[in-house]
Amino acid sequence: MAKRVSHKRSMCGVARPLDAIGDWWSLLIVRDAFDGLRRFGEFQKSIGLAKNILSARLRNLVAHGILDTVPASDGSPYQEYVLTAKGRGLFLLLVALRQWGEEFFFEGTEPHVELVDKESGLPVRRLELRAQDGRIVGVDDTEVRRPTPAEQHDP
Amino acid sequence: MAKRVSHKRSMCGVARPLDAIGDWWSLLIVRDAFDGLRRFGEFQKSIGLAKNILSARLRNLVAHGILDTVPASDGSPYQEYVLTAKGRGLFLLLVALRQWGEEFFFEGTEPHVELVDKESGLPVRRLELRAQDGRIVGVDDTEVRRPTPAEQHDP
DNA sequence: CCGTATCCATTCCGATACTG
DNA sequence: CAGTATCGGAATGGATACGG
Repeated sequence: MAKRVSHKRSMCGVARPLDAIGDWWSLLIVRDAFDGLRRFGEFQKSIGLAKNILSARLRNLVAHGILDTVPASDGSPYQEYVLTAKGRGLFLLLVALRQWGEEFFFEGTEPHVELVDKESGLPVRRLELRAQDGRIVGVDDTEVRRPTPAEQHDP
Repeated sequence: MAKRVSHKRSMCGVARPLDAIGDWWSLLIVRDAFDGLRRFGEFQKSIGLAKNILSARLRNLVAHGILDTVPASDGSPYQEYVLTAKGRGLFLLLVALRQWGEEFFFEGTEPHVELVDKESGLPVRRLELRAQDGRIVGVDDTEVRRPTPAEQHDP
């Protein structure tokens, strides 16, 4: 999980978060948390991974401040796992992943889960990236700027 | 890499793509590809992983149609790795990851790489998710709708 | 310079058993 | 139901050596 090469010090906003959510299961857990799942057993049933693994992943997500444990909502003497503000910040990332997945991993006819606007019940639009002046920008309209000209890439 | 639990048949757009880019290194490779890197050695120097691992990851990305190999640009008898349309479709996902990372993994004063609009040179805005009518919607304004009421969650 | 093949240590994951 | 502990098989990742 935490790889030997620590990207903690990388100046790239892409590299650093990968310690927290770079592994396979964590994003699925977070997705389920967005779906309203809170209990250990709920996650386990939904994702279908071994309990010890789930335990480790949950602990990791809590350690990274993405989930938080709260005492209980019903009377159970157990814990529930809820998204923190940092965790909720992953919303757009999940949307981006979902939209990419839907575009390239599903046949046109194939039924799939859909993210809809509660108010209208209609599917949301595609994510938009805009410049300061409001223009929608794509890959070729942007570039990456490094803070100091001394740095090559990541190191 | 491809886990025993195949999510290939999941109806969730989040789960399926994880076979392709769910691992730690792939996203960094794709990020570098967006940065213009094309050669084996460039990726290796930038990311700093063992050659056999890089080889496997590149092969996996090619197999998933995210990268493609092209003969050469200079005279070298080797290959170069370029993003396919599917790969370029990951742009917004990288942006989402980057913005989340910048928000929660960097101190305010800490310098970091920045994505800027080429035309103005100014940083891009935060990603926006809009409903059909143009309203910007967040987590609480949306919900997930499943294609048939028969399905519980993923299986 | 590009990539494959091999070896070895570490980690991951699933199954199971166990405690509260 | 909610976890922890342990065990064994599988896969990962790094280093290195090797061939085109």
